[in-house]
Amino acid sequence: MPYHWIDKLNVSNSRKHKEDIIGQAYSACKIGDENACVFLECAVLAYDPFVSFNIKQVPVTENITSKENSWTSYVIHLRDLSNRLVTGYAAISKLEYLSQQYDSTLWNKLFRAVILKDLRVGATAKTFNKILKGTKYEIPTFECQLAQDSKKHKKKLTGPKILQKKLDGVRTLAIIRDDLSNGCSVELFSRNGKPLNNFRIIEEQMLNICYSIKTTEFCNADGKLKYAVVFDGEIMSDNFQKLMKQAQRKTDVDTADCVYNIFDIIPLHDFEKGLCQTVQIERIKQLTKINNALIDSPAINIIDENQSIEVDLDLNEGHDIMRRYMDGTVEQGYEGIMIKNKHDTYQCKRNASWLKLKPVLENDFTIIDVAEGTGKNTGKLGALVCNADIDGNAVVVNVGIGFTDTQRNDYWHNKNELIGHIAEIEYDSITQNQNGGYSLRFPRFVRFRSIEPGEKL
DNA sequence: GTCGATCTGTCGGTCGACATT
DNA sequence: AATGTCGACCGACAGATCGAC
Repeated sequence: MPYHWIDKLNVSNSRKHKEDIIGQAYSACKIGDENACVFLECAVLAYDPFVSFNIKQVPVTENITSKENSWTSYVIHLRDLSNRLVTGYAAISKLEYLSQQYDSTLWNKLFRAVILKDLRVGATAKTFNKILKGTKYEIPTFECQLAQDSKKHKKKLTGPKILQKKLDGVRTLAIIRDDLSNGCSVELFSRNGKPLNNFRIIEEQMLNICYSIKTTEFCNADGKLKYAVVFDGEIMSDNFQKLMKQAQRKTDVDTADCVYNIFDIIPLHDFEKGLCQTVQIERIKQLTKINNALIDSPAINIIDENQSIEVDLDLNEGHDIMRRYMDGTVEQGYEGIMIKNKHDTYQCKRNASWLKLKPVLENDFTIIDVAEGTGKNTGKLGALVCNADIDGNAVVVNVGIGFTDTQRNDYWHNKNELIGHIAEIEYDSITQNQNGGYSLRFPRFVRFRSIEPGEKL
């Protein structure tokens, strides 16, 4: 049965082991083992980020055996879910019926897990693709360069750096292609590769890039692009929540005030490969050239050399400049700063080439309730529910991050004694939702004020 | 043996789309 | 009209594995 491969993966936590099993499944599938092929197709369905099934209430069954276990029927129903041909109660009752048509072990371990988009085998798209890249079972991915937190990589704060403002918006990759009929075409994507379709003005003005780019090495003498180009940046509005109201909506879209702040440029073939050898400062210089030739395009802001600061963090002076830049930038209302390695390549992954630096806020909160966790935190603490008065605002927040496994266990087993205790909570900012309620952005637990570290409750 | 890179899994707020009450 | 579920965006942090030193 295909679920046997799930069992095999769970024999060990070792990633080498999981890679080995995935390789075995692929070999078995290649020589005609249908179960192995079904398992691999399930892995693709479960971890393809462009497929969602729009339902999480998937029934668990018991003691069903000796069913026909039709793969074809299963796939048809999955397609109906992902296309939203079956939704709401119709979807729930459809799954109620469907779950009865399969042996319980197969349904619970594999088919149900696929719909939940989580096989629970300690492997996701990255591990599967490590083995299955280039095969028909390669899982689609979309990756761009991501930053690490400078506070966790203090040793990396050395050498020549480029400082820029950290922009609080939606990360946006724009792919510019030569288009024989129109001159150029542009497509916008989120950092997860989901199309962004609500930014018509930005798309139109991105076409102006096609004229200005003629002054660069990206074009031939005839002004045609040598190859497709990816621009990397951040779409911004007045604030993050205002932007998010518009980014995904389907009707009454108003993104007239949105600006696409471009901070990087990569040839598409390099982007797809995951590596552009042109170093950061050279890429920024390419942006400067394009910016200098760009006709009036108010929805585009190119963060070129003029909006970048070079510092040497091997010198005290460099750290002083960085501190002042950070303070001034936050003062202006920005989220923080980006610290980029001057001579690093662009790699489509999270690494220390880009570091972020943001202020951390902290406040004491009173525990008013506790919430149980899920998955590996079942029977343990999931989150503390707590409140505080901050600047006269009643802030209520769930805090579910920052606990060790031991703390989750201890705190849950003494949950009644937690109520009323004071906890130190770190966060990025205070938020206010549309109902007027105050909460926190990125809350994390630091410690209890009223309990000594290590003290048993 | 230690450290850093990598990967997985857990948790947060907020918004709109969609379905149900 | 109000409520609940789901997926999208923004993430932070803990723990495990593995290879380099």
